Amino acid sequence: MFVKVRGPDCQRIEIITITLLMPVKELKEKVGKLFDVEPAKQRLIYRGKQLEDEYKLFDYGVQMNEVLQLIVKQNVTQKEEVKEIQEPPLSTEKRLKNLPKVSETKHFKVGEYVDFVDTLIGAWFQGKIKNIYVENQARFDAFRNGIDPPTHKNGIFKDKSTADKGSGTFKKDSKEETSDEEIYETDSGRCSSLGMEENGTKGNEAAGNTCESKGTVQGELQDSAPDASPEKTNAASDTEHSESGDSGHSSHTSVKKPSQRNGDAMSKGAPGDETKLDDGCVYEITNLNHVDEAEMLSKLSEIRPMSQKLLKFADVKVGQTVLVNYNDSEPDKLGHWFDLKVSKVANGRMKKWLEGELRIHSRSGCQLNNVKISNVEKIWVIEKLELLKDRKDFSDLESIQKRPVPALCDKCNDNPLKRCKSCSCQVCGKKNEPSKQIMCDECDSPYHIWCLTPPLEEIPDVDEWFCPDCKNDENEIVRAGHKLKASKKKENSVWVKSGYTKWGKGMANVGLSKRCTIVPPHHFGPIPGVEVGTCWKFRIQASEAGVHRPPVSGIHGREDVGAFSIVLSGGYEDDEDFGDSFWYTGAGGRDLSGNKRTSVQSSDQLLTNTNKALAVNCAAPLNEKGAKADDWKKGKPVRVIRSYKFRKHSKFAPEEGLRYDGIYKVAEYRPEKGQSGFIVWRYFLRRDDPTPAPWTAAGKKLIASLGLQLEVPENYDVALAKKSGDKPKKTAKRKLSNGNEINFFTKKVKAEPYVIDAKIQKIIAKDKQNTKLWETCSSSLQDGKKKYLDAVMENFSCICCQELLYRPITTPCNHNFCLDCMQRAFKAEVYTCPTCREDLTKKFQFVVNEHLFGVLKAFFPGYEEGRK
DNA sequence: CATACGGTCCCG
DNA sequence: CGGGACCGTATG
Repeated sequence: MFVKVRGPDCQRIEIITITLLMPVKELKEKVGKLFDVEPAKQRLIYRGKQLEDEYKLFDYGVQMNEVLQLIVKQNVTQKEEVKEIQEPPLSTEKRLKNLPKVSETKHFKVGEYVDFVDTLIGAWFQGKIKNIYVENQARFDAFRNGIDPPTHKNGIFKDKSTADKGSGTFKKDSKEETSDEEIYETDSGRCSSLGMEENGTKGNEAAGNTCESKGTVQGELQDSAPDASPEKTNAASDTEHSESGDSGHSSHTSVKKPSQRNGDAMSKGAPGDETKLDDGCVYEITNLNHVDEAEMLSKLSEIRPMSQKLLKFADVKVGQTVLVNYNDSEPDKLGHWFDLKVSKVANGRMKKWLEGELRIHSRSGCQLNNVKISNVEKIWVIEKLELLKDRKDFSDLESIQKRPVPALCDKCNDNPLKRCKSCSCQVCGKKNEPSKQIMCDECDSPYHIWCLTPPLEEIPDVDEWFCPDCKNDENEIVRAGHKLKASKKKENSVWVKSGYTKWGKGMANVGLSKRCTIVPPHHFGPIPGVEVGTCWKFRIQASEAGVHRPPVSGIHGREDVGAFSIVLSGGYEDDEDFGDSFWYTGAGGRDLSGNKRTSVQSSDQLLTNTNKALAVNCAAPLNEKGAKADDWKKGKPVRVIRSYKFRKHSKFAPEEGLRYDGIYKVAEYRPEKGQSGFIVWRYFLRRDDPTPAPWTAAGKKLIASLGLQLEVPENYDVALAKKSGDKPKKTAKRKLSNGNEINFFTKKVKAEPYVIDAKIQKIIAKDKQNTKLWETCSSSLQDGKKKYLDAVMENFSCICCQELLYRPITTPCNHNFCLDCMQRAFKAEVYTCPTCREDLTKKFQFVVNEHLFGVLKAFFPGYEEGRK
């Protein structure tokens, strides 16, 4: 399997082949070579999580084809390289229960309304302080006794208290390095352990949130007083709120769309690149906007007095930091509230907007540069963090101006009265008692504890909890994995990825979203598992299937070995089709300047490159003047695809999309003067495939019985495509005797149930360890052979390499892995089952499950060729 | 680096 | 609407 890595410039994307058991370290080495960044300076971000060296990609649930963001660390200190792993943080409940409460701190008191950061979104929300817990008594005392927040010097925090009182008091909790006294360090791991937990209902942090545990982090403050000093009335100083530390480079990191709101472990606990103000307290805050959201927990740096002063657009000055509304995906719609450091005030007659650095206030600290804010109706002054006694009291709800925020759930629009299974209890849909709703650590869906079967008395005190659908029951594991894939693919689709927005949104320029690995790219003959008659909507899908790899080129081949596949797609006027045989035209002889892909013939074609490759297939010595095979069947096999575009020249071409028509062989080839007047190379191919051709009655029957239907890319929205101009599918109408027309495509094709060969059935029966899985597959038998084989592939893929099991090992816990993958795991001293984590012990003997292997070889003949 | 029978946008 | 311009991509 492979992933994409996006470079620090947010432009370049490289594909890297990985396995799930590959250590992050190894990936970094590969990335290092490609991007020329030494591993120590790399930060690899995956779904908001920073990948740490000591883990494997599996631990982060890295999925096929997903994008990792590479960030280059600016100043790598020794410490960062030799960071230690801290103990996993305690759960919120456990911590809070034993902490002393106070009614007020220097800056805030219980019951008052404040602005606070939801670090999942990185935006400011309005909320009310519900409780204040003293988490670090020493620090709390220090603050209360007037030892103020650390002052900054030359842009770097210096912690006075550390110097004054010695580090002993603080060392207990934070593994601070006292050697480097110029740098004030916070304990971000700890800070994060008390970080956001959605709905506050989760028992614990997921154990998998490995990036929690990073040692100390150096903080840096930008010069607080902006040069372009704001007016006096404007308190928008950043004095107390650090700007992004990783200046410049963190810009595009892990910016979550405000609309997305799934757990983001990076913001929960990635090593902060910014200094956190810390008064030793944890503020428990109720969200004013989303009443049903349970309490949020914030540190001092994540709350501030509520912005209540509006700023006129005309009064906004460059250099000032203000609170603005920003919607990442739909700029015209209501978004969340972020801090913007203004770099440009555009006050046109027609349009007004602000430009600047938008601060995404997640704990990883990052910002977006040159962000345009078009929603400038309301701009709020950012309130300075002043002492409680020195500022306005915000305890009166009636006097508070509320800022609108988008609904969290677009299904129910956050209507508290509406039942919604999208955002609330998966069983009853009711929104009551959010604190009694437990969230699944896999899919993040909430459940009332009493709606579960059997019901739970209390929120269980466990590290991880999985809902019935995701539960890691050993019999359910494959289904669970299945669900995981499906749910995560949504945001993984090529249609959503930002990298593909430059040129349209369609299939013109998209890359592969999966890759055929079942056979190597230079494979002659059929692709195991791809039936004759398989149809795809786009060329790229034929490429993904491995049938015809080049995205544009009509011939896939190599001069020295021959051609593997060709596409008849009507681009060359000299093609002639007789179905069972055809004359095919070579490539070239065209002027492609101006970055074109096709053109008219404007010169003679040469017997080079792909033209030569195709000639090599012919069972006759290569000849510059052309050749004819004595025994054409001895030629090398060519996979042939016909495109709907070829319809204009051939009645054998499909109505829609591209169709795999089976194996042909080059019987003869010669140069000839084409219709254009220029020489073209012509190849005569003859069909040599045991499967009946798709246009024959037998072929049609077969296609129907297999249940083959036009395949469209995953996440390809047919409705959307139509909307944006895709011509509606031509429907063949048939006149009835009564004069009415019926559309005979409306009849849904029902596949003939697939009957497994008796010999194979016998072996399956012998594969006792996998009886459950085979039963699961059996339910797809009725949907035809294709569906059944799809199910087999799904159920018998290795979770390590994500490919069909090769030399499968079946564990005592009834999970399957490739021998190679297993050996690799053991070499890395992982002796647990990669699926259920059951201890297999060091002594576990690898015995290839020959029953299973035999069946797979029978179902996918030749698939093992590419794996040896 | 060159090559290529895709696919979409834009303009008349 | 249809045809021309031309984009990113996989492959040799």
